[in-house]
Amino acid sequence: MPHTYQYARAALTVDGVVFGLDAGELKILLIQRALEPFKGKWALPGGFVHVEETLDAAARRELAEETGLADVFLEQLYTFGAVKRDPRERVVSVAYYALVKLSDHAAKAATDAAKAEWFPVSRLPQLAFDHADIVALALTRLQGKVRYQPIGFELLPPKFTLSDLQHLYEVILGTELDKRNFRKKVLGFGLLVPLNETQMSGRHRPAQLFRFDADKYEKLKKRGFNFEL
Amino acid sequence: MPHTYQYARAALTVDGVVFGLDAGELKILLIQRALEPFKGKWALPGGFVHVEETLDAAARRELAEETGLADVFLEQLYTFGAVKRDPRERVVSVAYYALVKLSDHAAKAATDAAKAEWFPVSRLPQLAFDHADIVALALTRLQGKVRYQPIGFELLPPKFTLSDLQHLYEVILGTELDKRNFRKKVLGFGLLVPLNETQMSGRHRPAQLFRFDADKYEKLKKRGFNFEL
DNA sequence: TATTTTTAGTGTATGTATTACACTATGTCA
DNA sequence: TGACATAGTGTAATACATACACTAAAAATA
Repeated sequence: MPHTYQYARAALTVDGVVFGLDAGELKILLIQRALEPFKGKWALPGGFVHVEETLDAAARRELAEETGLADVFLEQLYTFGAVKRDPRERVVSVAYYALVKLSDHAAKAATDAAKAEWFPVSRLPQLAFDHADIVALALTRLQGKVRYQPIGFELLPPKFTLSDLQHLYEVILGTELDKRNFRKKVLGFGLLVPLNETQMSGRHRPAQLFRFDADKYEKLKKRGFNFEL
Repeated sequence: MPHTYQYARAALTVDGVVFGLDAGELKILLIQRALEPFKGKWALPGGFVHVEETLDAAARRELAEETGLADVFLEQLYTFGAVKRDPRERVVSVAYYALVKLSDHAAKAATDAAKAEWFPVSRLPQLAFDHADIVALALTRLQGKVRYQPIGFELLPPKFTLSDLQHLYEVILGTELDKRNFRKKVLGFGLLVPLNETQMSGRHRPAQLFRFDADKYEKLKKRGFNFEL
């Protein structure tokens, strides 16, 4: 090669699209930026990857630092490498998405330093950098994945009713589902364990509570079982 | 924060898992390393990302440089960020997978400088770095994606028979498919255009040639059509 | 030129899964 | 005790998936 190439020793960041179900709406958690660039704008929680840290670890650490969340479902989404996505210098971002049970989080959010807020995915503010693209991709991924993997349960509390579950799917997929057909199908998988409890929620008939049997799912999966819608 | 963190200004590479169909087998293209580390070992084609270049562009450039391939189907796969995946220093690799029509490539491969060779996915040599993990993930992704997106055609020449197509799916999925049911289903989509040509291939009945109607697929997709197996 | 070889090409019946659809049950509150 | 709100339940019609075996067309050879 006749001349020296300028290889990217790029600044590497992780960003997280954190989904939560709140008041029957699908929301994501955003942080208001304290510094330039995009000072005052809302952005995904995230930050620089440390030298002796895997990408997954960095994503978990940033989530914990900025939002107080730990032990959440977290999966790599896509890596964004447009040249000018950060106006300062070349920054490549490995995007993750996370699913959290809002019941867990409610308390912690308050104690955190950074200004974090939940926004409905349908009404997001303007976002910093290319974060709107990242959110859009995360939403598409979530909609795709929820159809063939039982990840929806990560958004619900450990005990939930079938109505809760159905509403979750309706919100994520943006469609209405038939109650009887939905119940028939999900109960047919044999992965929901009815508890000896009902949800008392005033002024109407109480509903049976269930939990998701994750162990059983893992076993079935090894034998080629496929969770489909 | 009490002390300075060491942020990763990581060396960034792209690596490509290039799939091709050759002699009825699914193969991937490997390069024999000329330099340490892993000198002499087989590895995925790839290299450093330049500063003023997107990740996709880097992946395409490396593919062109090392294998002579251009205009192939290319999609980001996953980003690998284990701390010691390169023994020299921290190197994060954005992995891609590519699907190529071997007919296109056959000629070009010979003219290339680097020693490149096709290996059946079922009989790969030992690979450098964590490239075996990358290949494994790429294969899983391909198997998943081929079921609900018509990407298999990227591995076939522009004109192909239904038997070609069926064998392709059988090889990728590792299952046998019923000929009549397979034909019924793929013809049912209305995306295969019969040509006024047959494939003459000695000693037996010639087969109808088809092409895949990519334009029609794009239109149908916008109207919510779903290609399924 | 008849026979063999090899792959191409075709239809139906059965079972399984999906859809559409409406009423009764059980609790709280006024 | 009646009104309200959500929970919970079954069936019939249709579409889809599966299993399955023979005939058709060309080339090669006897």
